[in-house]
Amino acid sequence: MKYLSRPEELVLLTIWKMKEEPYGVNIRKYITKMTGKYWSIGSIYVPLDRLENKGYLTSSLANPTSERGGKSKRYYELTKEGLKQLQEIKKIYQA
Amino acid sequence: MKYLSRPEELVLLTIWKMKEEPYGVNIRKYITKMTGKYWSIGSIYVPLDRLENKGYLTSSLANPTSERGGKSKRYYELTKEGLKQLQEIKKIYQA
DNA sequence: TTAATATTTCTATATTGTAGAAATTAAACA
DNA sequence: TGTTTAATTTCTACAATATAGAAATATTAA
Repeated sequence: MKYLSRPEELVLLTIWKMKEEPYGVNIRKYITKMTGKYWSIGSIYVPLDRLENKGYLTSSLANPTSERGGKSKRYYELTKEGLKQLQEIKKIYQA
Repeated sequence: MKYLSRPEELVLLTIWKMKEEPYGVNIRKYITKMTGKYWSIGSIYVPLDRLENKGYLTSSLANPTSERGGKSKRYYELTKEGLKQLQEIKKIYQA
């Protein structure tokens, strides 16, 4: 075996689809809308970390914005491998 | 949250798709072909049990065949709820 | 300098994944 | 008719992942 887990995959799919800036809080918003289910904070960041460790995502810190307060956002993007994984599972559904 | 897990879903998808008799050994054969990955025995029967407990599958024992030996086959089939779950995730991919 | 806020990081417990040995049961064979 | 062989499922244990939310961090506003 060795597929993406369900949450890993949904997070990857989300980043792939979303038009908004792809950082944690936005990803959570988008995935909630997309799936219609509640996602805790941890249920976003844990798969993000794992996906990055596996090489399916990369990330980089953004500069502070002029909004009040807060730690810098971390932007994520799919790697070539991440995209490949996503397509592999999509194929199974279509056949 | 609460989606099917990845293996649960692939097992469900397999039963839904396959033309052959839907019992453990055949399910394992088919899912192996479909996914191109190794599936141990336990990685078939554990999700089968869990899916049945959740009401997404039902099962029934078949009569012995004239082949040599063996415990009776257990045939599985999707319930209405099982099909619904499967369609819910398929929808996310298509949109 | 402190308070308020946006965001991420950390971490712990519950649940699920994954593997394969053991048990079961029936036919074939001696 | 007792024993062997084979097909299949059941069991169970350890590893990995899911899931929740508190704590930490870093920045602006007061």
